[in-house]
Amino acid sequence: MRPDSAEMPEFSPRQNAVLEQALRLLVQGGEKALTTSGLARAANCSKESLYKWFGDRDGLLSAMIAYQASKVRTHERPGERLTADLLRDHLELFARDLLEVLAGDVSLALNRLAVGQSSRDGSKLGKLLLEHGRRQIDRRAIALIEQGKRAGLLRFDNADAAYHTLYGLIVSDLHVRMLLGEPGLKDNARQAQKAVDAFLTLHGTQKQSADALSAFAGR
Amino acid sequence: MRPDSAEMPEFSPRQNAVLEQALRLLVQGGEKALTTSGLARAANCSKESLYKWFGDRDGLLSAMIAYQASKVRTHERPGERLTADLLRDHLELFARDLLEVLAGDVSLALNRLAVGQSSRDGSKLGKLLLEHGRRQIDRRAIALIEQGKRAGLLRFDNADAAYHTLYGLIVSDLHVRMLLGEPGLKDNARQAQKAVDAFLTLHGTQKQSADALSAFAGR
DNA sequence: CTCTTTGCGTACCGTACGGTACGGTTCTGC
DNA sequence: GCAGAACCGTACCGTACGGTACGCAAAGAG
Repeated sequence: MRPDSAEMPEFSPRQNAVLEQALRLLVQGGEKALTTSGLARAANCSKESLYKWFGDRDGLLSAMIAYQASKVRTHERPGERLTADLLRDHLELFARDLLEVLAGDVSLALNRLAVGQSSRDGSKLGKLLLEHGRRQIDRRAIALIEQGKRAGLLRFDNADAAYHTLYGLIVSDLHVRMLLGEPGLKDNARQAQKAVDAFLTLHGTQKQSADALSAFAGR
Repeated sequence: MRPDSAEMPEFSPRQNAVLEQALRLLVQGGEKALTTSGLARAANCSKESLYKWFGDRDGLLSAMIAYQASKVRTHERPGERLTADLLRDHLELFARDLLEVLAGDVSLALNRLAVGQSSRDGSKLGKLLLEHGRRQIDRRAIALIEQGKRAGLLRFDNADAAYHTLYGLIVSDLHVRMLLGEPGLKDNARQAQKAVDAFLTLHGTQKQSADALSAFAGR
């Protein structure tokens, strides 16, 4: 999936470099550190150019989100034949990736920015962030569990609901806690493993489920 | 649990009224609407009094969180004899309460505020919010599931981990989505019910578990 | 070589904020 | 009824932001 034909602004290399600096400033000092003057100074450009390229400050923020999203393209998995172990591996990989993404500096900074703006801009940035940043990873997971269902390894009616269950098991309240400033987990892999265990207990079809239930709750 | 003896600032009725106005301003217009001048005007007090009472703007924000937390006291459940049905009812009640609290205007506004500040103040507000706002509700749930374990209705090793599982099943990514400006759920009760079903499937001891597993995943 | 575009650097403007100072008014203790 | 504190309303200050204007250098087009 490359050029989504329409709806892609796409920026020049120079503009990308400026957006990179903007992200750096945002990560380092939060929203208040991302001033037009400061960005012009950091990126060695003029404020006038900023306004010419991005319109106004909101346009700059939107461009930052679009730019960051354009960097993270999810690699579509080839449709290999799924086994129970393979499904578990892929689910755990997804869980680790998800935790890693959510804990990333830039992700946290952009989410904080969008949350802070959501009161005043009608959640425009929030929508953008969910569209560009999350739909990709959502699709990857939903495709995976639907593949698991077709292979007879998972059971559920509503793939969306099942995915939300998986998401909740993986993330719990960690994302909000990190947005509030708490440090992340010590061991993402361990959390991923336990979450996938629980998910397979709920939605897996293997008779191993029963054993896993004991193992999961019991230890 | 009444007066925590120490560490409670406690404000005068007049100051509480001012804080109420501050919360109103914050809910209506976000952080940028919460200016000292605006608050003084809305609350019919002088800026000088604001600074006398709360020190500076950060002190005001902290006071708002403390005040809001002081309004929400969790009602400790009496330690009645638990049955499976009773446990499920209490868990569902907790889940509905949690969803309702998280979706509340004031809660969302304060969380947005703390998230926005977390970049620049070393997450002071975030810590405050988690301490005052969440520990109460956390304790209530953990007490409940530990009671369930003592009654032989639940099984787990780490009550904290089990609680986080429950939390994730109830909330998933809903809290962050709402912080970003998305509307809440259409039916909190339905979500609460499904989450508790899943939680009991994972951690319940009833042989019903097996049936529930089918019912849960299959429907 | 010249014209035009692009963009950098800087200076500038209006505004609005956090915080302080002051005169006048109400409330409280005696 | 009086002194002192608490407090309100307003005016004020310094600062820093978003956004605009201008002068000038570099680069591509003809």
